[in-house]
Amino acid sequence: MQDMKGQIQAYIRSNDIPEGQYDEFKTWDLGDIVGIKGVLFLTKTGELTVHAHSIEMLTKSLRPLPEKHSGLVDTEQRYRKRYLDLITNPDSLEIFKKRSQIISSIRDFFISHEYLEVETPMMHSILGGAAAKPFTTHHNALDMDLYLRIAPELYLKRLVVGGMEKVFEINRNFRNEGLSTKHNPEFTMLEYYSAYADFNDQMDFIEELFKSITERVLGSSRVDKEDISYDFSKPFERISLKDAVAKKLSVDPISLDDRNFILETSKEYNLENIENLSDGKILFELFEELVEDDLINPTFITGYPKDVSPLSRSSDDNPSVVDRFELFIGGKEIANGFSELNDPDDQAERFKEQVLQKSAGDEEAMEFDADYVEALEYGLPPCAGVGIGIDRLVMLLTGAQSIRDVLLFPQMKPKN
RNA sequence: GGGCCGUUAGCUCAGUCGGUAGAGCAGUUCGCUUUUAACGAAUUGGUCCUGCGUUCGAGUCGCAGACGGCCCA
Repeated sequence: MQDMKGQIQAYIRSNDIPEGQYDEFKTWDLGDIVGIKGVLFLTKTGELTVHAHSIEMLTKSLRPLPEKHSGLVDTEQRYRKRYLDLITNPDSLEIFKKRSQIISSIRDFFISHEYLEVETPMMHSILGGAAAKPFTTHHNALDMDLYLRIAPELYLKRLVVGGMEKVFEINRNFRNEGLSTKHNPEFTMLEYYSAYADFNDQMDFIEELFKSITERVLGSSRVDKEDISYDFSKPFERISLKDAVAKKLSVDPISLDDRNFILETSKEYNLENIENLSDGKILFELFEELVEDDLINPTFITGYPKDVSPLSRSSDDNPSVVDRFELFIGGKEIANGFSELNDPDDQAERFKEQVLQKSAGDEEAMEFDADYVEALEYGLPPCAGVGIGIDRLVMLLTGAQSIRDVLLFPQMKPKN
């Protein structure tokens, strides 16, 4: 017999249970849900066993369960019929137990740091908060199109304007992109904002958060995988995007200020359609092409170009970059955070730029959110926020190779 | 979107050169009653993913499609 906590053996002897029950027992099949009352004893070999005094069928299983030795192996069936995967594959159940523990430890961490958990709209009339293609839906009574949200960011910052100085939300985002081992159209995001903090504070805070989660969920701040291990008790490396690219190319970072140099370098690495991009965007593309996959140990990349960061505060010592970071672990982007842009005029300009890009054909550009700009006019305190992809975090901490292995019901095309 | 691979019994998988479709487990029947992957014996079970084609004959060869996996964009 097995339940969520494990397995135990029952010893059923016809003379020890009420008349007639043994005949009924003979009809039991693998997968039936049954109740057994009795006393515990140890067999000769030390196996804990229930000596049954009475037995009862609770739910009859009409279909045969997958064979129990090899379990359900077929990947497609495991995703389509997750219930069978959970019954037969203990490793799979274990991942989802861990996922639950990770999320509850995150929740506890934020609540113990005086954050308020909030829920903001999933249906947006204006597209914003991230660079992504949306899903569109329609509200009949209002007769208006709505987007499934691509990010909660602009609503959470409205709450900070309203005096909720520390807020967090763990909820679904929807992005209309292709599927892969790292992408599912709906995925879970943690976003949090803290007034009177900047992006440096948030990097420190993330280090604390990761230490806390791993210690609680894994019992150690070390994560050991097949060929690599991470130590979350140590500070993460911090390096600017430009320095990281320069280091990879073995050149002086100053040479990356030369447009001709970065254009030529990009062509060497077969980047296409870059002639009309800004210097910042080209540098960003070079980073994605050259550096990202190499960032195995936890690394904060800072100094993002302004024009790939329309919601971030400009850096005081270099107006072409913003006070932003992304955290990479195992070659994957795990977190994205920045000091928030709280100047309404600057924000309005950046939205205008986004609208231009959208009309120039950029399907991932944001729309002008006048209501958000108005909120900023009332005053957003200096603040910094972070987004962390929960599914990728679970992958990292469980060693799962595909996002579908950490989603109970990954998106699948219907058969027929 | 492109490339490669896969789809055979409820599950896990074989299937040779194109010649009557197989095993283990599950199920069923009988026997057995203290375990650690399922005790022993017998037995049932097929839209070989779909369609078209080649052939005397297709699970096997060809073409198209569906779904899935991995990689790339």
